[in-house]
Amino acid sequence: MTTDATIRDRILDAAELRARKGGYGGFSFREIAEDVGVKSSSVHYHFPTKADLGQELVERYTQRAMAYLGDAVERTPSEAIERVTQLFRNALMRDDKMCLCGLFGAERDALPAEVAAATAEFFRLVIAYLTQGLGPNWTGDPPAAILARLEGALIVARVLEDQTLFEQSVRA
Amino acid sequence: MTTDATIRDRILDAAELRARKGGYGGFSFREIAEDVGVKSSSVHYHFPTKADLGQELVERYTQRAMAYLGDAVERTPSEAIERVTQLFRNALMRDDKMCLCGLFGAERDALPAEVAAATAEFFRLVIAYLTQGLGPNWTGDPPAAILARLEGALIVARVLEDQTLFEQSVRA
DNA sequence: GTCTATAATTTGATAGAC
DNA sequence: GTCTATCAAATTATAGAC
Repeated sequence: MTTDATIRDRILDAAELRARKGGYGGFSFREIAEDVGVKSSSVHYHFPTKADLGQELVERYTQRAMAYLGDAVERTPSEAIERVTQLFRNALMRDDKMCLCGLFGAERDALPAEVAAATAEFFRLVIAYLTQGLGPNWTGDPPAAILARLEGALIVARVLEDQTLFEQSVRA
Repeated sequence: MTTDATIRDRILDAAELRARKGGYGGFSFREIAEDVGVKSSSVHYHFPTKADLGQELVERYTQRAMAYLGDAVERTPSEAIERVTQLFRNALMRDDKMCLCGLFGAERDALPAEVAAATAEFFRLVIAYLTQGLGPNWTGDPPAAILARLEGALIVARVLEDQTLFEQSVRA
């Protein structure tokens, strides 16, 4: 028996795809419903408001990202950096999409409070991962700087449609 | 006689303020019209479509940025970097807003083609400025990396509401 | 150049049948 | 849980008077 994705997950999948292209205003209940093959009222059944949907979207995205990063304790500094770098490289190369939280972060003044809060938590957790992975003797770029570089590198590479700019920005 | 801003400029001012908070979907003809004190049909008189408005918005933003940077030939490498850095610091500290093109860049998959093209031109021009200002003997971060760091630093500092993270990300 | 009026569409959201 | 039906509001955009 194959693991069937629940309707709920398929809604989140469709929403994530659209949100990573156009941001919080870039997806609507009706579009997502059509993507999934249900009616918009069914989407509202699972996620009463758009803020609910947005919040869960970011939380699932964050959980997946942290699961991909794994345990920072087990990494050397360069492994920790490479792991986070690969997370963002996947967004660019594999998904051809922005980082959901980078995009929401840029829009943060226009987000419902709970979505903005969930977005901030993503940044905090990635920074905490780097802080732990780099250890107390790290003298290179601080964790927030590494994260900033990666989010910015995604934007630059995608706007100029040149993936080598990502690698260029990432080598420090 | 004081220099009265034209209605056209005041429309662009209002649109820029809103676009730098919520992106391309974050401003509407009616909102801008109310900000300026006219009717939405008058906004359409000056900018027939939203894509027209978006494009001119980005072009004016780019012109102002390049005017602020001045002539790259007159700068040492560290002066060139500091000048670009100050451009972004102003967005954060003085305006408390995102860089318009950083936000539009993150949303680029959902932008009308002409707006996306104008946004790409901003990135090209800033990179060209840095390329010239740093000169052929520059061995530090490449221009695209410096720009990426600055756009990302804006996002991180704003999402976590900590301006020191901008300075932290900017010192390389 | 600005207005009134309006069109056509889309949006987030709800009520109630099944 | 999903549907039909509907709502009120907002959206981009246009026609035509002044």
